[in-house]
Amino acid sequence: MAAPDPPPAPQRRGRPRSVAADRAILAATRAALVEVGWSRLTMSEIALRAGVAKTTLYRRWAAKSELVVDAVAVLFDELELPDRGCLRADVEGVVISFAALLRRPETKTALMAVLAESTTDRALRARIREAIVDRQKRLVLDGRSRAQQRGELPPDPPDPAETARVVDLIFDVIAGAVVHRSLVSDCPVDETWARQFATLLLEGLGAASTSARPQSEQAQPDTF
Amino acid sequence: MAAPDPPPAPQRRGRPRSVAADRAILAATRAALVEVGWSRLTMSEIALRAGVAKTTLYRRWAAKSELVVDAVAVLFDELELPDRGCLRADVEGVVISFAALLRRPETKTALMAVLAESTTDRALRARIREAIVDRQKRLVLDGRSRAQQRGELPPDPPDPAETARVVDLIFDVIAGAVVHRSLVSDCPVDETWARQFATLLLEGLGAASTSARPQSEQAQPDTF
Amino acid sequence: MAAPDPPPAPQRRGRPRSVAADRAILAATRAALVEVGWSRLTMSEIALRAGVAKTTLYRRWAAKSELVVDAVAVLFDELELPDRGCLRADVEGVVISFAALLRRPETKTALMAVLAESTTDRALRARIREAIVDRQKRLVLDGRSRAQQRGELPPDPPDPAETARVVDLIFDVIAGAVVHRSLVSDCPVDETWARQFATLLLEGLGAASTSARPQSEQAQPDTF
Amino acid sequence: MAAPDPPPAPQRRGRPRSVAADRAILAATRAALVEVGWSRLTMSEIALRAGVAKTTLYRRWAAKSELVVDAVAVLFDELELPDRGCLRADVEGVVISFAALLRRPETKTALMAVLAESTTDRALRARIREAIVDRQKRLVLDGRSRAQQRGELPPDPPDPAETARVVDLIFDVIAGAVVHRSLVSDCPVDETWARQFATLLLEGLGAASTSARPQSEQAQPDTF
DNA sequence: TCTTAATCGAGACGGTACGTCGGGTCTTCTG
DNA sequence: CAGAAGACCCGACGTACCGTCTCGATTAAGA
Repeated sequence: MAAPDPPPAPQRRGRPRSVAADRAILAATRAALVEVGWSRLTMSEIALRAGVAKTTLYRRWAAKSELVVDAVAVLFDELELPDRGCLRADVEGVVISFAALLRRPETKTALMAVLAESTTDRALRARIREAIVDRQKRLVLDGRSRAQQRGELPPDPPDPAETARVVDLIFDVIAGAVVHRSLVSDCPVDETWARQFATLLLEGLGAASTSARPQSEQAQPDTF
Repeated sequence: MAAPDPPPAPQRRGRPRSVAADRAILAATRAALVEVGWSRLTMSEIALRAGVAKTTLYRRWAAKSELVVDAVAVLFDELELPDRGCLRADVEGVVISFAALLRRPETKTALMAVLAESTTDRALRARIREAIVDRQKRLVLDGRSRAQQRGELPPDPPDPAETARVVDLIFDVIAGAVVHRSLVSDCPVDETWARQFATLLLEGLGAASTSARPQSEQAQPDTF
Repeated sequence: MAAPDPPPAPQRRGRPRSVAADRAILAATRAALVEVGWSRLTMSEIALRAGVAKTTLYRRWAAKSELVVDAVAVLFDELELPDRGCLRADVEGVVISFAALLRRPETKTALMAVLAESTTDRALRARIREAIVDRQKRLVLDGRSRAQQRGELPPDPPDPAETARVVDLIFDVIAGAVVHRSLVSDCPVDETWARQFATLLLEGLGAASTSARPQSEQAQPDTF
Repeated sequence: MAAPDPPPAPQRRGRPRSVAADRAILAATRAALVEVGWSRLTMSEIALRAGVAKTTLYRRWAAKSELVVDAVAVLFDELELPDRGCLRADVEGVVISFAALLRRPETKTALMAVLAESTTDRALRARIREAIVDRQKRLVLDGRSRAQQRGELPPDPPDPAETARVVDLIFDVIAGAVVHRSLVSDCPVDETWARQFATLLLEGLGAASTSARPQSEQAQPDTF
């Protein structure tokens, strides 16, 4: 995430780059994103807000999208997964807090924008995965191992590749569902939806298809 | 989907708008999207390809994003859900064909681009939902009613709002997972992944977490 | 001046052209010229003001410049040369009234605009001469024949071509000087200037170069 | 004449403006004027010919008309007044050479066009006077002082304002007559016309009205 | 202490696309 | 048939950003 383009020879000659400028630029990028959105976000505007020349931006980032990736990556790292006692509660918790993050204008705008750019830019795709996406798989790993310790989930299969496949699947399902609900369907991710989604995730389509509250709350304890 | 901006008084004065131009513009938009992608897609280029003046574009669509929504909406309507005999097969089928659609450059690039724009544009958000997203819920409705007829899923709950909630949930989960896997995680949606995802969807996390093939294939028959 | 483009077959079939439209268009053209000037004068605006469709304009005039020529030509015909008793007074009178005409925004703007257009348009040049310029030579002819009757000027030379050359020369000098003073030098054509100009015209450079008022008023009768 | 818009602080920050670009733009403007005339003269075309971006044009000149004023101003500076021995010959000479200048397509087309624009633009009017018109008064001043040294004209009156009025008058008469003859009446300014005009200017209407050649040639030496 | 070299700010540069405007033509329905 | 309405193609407009470049002015580290 952190370091911009090349973390170069540990000490070059000449005037060193200003670290204050780096911070100012990233903060200015976030602020500008909130106010004007991606499509009206310009390098000149960022430079102006950061009190920095355009040259300084381009010396550090090759493109607007890379700058934005770095600027918002740190926000995603704020996600946490406190232990709520059972797998269902942990799922609901992460869904709610991820949705809250996606409600912030700078995150939702930046995320979709860089993803859009990434559809035609392999390097950017990799950078996004490194700086944003893959870092959040820690949440799945944490929740899963906790649930295994509680006996809510079976232990890892012998093949580690198989484990990775499962983790990836769960991550895509949770993140995808929340993003789609929030940004595509444009509907609120509230506690009701989180509960229903957790039921689907834990028990499958049949359980989620029956009337929601009473059964699922009964079903919850005895599922595991 | 079809009609652009105002579907006005059924017979206005003056020269009527050319329907041929409409068709040519949408086709040219798709063709240009394939060749140059979203970021290099220009209104002038579209007009040139369509054999149409730029003014004609702006008379019908207020922005490039709205034009692209209409241009690609029709592609999503090509999705079908042939009856494969059981719910699991239907799920796997729709996942595979949706992923195939998302591999086409004009769809993936256009979809993400307009979604990105839509994060700061309420009207565009509504247009996307109307023209693209909500129309595909038919796939969920079809598959669900088929599964109910087969006895694979319980009948609709008495409250129709509850049914709508469930349908929306399923749609967000399937569409979100496929989009996330394809465009964010940048991994292939192949038969293996589809099978694993279907297991998760039908039986929940516990089933999906155990080693994939044998158990799930055993589990499949006894679902119904 | 009078008729627009083709003074056609005295009675054609079908609906005859509206003469009211003609008048409305020319009036609208003059009004629009005053308000927005030539460069911002548009055919659409004229049509709108005249309550007429653009088609109707183009059916009658081939270009904006021709329309403007016709619209302002009538204004120049208002110039008159009342008999003020002597050649000097007649010259001063015509200078003053011509300058007054050139102060009106629609005349000065229109005249210079169509002249500018005419530098690259032979047909327009002819139309301007016919409709505006040559018609005003009557002023020179009148003043000259009056002065000849008074004995202030010698009679016409035997060769009529020679007479025409002299009339053209006088016309170019008077009209040119007033236009240049008004529109190029952008200085007022007041009584002082008119008197000085008349002295130059009647008596030549030497007389005009000496101090102005007293001498020239003495000099006037005896010419030296 | 020379400098474009703001002649600012003698050393500003940032990259200085390219003087080569200035020269290239003005030359390109003249060349384009010759080829396509004023009405088809576009900023893009000028920029293209000059090898310069459109932005560079707009950074220096607010409007096409101002650019053209600067571009053609230098051509008018080429006018000279060689000493031909007597006032009459000097007048005829300047008339002929001014008419030759007005026959060049770039000058006549540009001059009339910017004058037309200037009727509704006070600033442009001032710019034209500064850059083109007033600079040519030097010709009148030169010719007049030469004639005074020769004894062909009386010395300056005591009041300098009176001198200025006379110079302005003579300038308006000569320039106005030549422009009107050339561009409005659309007739050639040849030696015959020049001689006739000089007679009018030097001796007044009466002399010019009599049959031209013999008398005026006799009159020429003994007039002063 | 003096180079030396890379940074900084500012802003002009060549480009590309924008969205608008006006020109003139055409196609429709209404009088 | 003329007229109004207005859509059509065309091309220029002036603006906004892009990413690069040239300036003079800083700012360290190495000589």
